[in-house]
Amino acid sequence: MPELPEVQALTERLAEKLPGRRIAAVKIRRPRLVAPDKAQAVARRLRGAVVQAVSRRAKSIRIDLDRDRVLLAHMRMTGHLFVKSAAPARRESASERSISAILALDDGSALIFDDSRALGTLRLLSYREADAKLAELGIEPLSNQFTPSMLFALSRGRSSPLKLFLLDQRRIAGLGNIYAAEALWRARLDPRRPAGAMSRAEATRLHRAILQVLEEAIAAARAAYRRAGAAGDEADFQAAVYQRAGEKCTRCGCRIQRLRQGGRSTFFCPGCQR
DNA sequence: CTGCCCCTGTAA
DNA sequence: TTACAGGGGCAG
Repeated sequence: MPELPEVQALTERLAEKLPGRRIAAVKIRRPRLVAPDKAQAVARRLRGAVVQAVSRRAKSIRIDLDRDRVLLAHMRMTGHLFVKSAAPARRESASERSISAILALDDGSALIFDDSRALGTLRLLSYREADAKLAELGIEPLSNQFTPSMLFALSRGRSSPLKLFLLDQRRIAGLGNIYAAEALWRARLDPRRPAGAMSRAEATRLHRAILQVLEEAIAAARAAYRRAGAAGDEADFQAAVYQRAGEKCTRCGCRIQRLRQGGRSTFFCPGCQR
């Protein structure tokens, strides 16, 4: 499931291919992708648009077009966005069933939004609308504004558990279930502890852990793209706790546990996460 | 704040 | 055959 690192690698890839391309034809196969009842209008408004730039904000991909049009893509759980080259399609490509949209480009290639669970979104907005939407998100963990002091300050007065604090996109934007759990393991912090109870030293540890996890995962996602040219998911990232309930912690040997927080599973080591 | 919903492939 | 996975939006 694409979190910030996978979206970053994907954005870099799209930024190499899309700028300058004109959208020649649009097929929205799953109307809810863009908005209920708006698929026709969106398709019409997209035709002829020229890509200016591609960037990432949290887990969203922003595709700036000309004439005050912006595409905001969110992959959610299973979304994949990729450019299919003009070369004759190889038969092995995934079933058409899961393809949500096809944007044919002027060089014969196509931007494909594939999404087996169909939870992803692709919104067509004005620049102002896109800016407003993205402004609701919190700090970018890879920006230089994200410092140990900033993380400490953000956590003050928060009674919610650390794990949920890290998942709250209005404070820190881009961490999902996997890397939140991994960062807490690296920082040796119990996901159940109230965020506001972190000491300054612990916040510093957590800050470092978040950056390490994200940077490793970005490197893994880039490598996956270079190798396969397609997937780029978290497969290459070696998770220490995520989906490893019952296995032994590589740091202390205790059994990794799973629990539910905010309706989602959290994996952690009760031995060394305090 | 909590919890339901969206959606469908996969695991039990 | 059913339960479950989960990010984000929104109702309560």
